[in-house]
Amino acid sequence: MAGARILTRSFYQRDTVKVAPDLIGKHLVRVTVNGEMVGRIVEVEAYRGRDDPASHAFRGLTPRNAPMYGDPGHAYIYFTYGNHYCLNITTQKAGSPGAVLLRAVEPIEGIRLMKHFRPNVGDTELTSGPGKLTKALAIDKTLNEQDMTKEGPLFVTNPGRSESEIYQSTRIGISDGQDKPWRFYVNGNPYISKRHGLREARFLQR
DNA sequence: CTCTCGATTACCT
DNA sequence: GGTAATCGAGAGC
Repeated sequence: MAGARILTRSFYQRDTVKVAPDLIGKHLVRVTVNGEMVGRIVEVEAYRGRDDPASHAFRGLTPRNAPMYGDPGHAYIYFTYGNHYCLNITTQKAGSPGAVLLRAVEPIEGIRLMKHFRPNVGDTELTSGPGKLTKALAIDKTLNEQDMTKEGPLFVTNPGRSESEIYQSTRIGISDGQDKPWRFYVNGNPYISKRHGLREARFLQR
């Protein structure tokens, strides 16, 4: 049964920088009335709180970033650049802000449906960026604060296979916080976003 | 209330 | 490699 493999609250209730690489290789599942879509997570970034100048939570609690302060394992979805939604999964215990931005997935199931929501693009362009994947998977702010630790419209499962070639680098599209190498990705995967961070290196699991 | 600019993308040269 | 599109959050007055 699919429910048994869904990532639990305790998986997310840890240091964001530990959770982020552990999400690589997991399956993001999106259930809609039109069908189910599954993407393998191949690129993520960790964002924390007061110690992270790139984070929305750097300057404290606001209406937008409130999910980052809530219980772990929930969706934090924000709108940016007047066009795009970005999907994060909240981490760390309530009151301790953190979230992992999902930057790219590899389409696994429901590719026809993804192309319906994001027409006229090649396969590798379908979900190779934070705004691209939310459009392909029909994710917008109506799913903000959705609990992702149980079966429903949006959750994450463990497919059982471990991920080998995880690399890390600085994060993409930020101005502050470039000292922190908190972007994690599957090296060489054709579905990661094409732009590159600095300090690319193999991630050593501890 | 006004203003700036963004955890981006697509399309241009 | 450069930049327009597009709009809401949040900072500042």
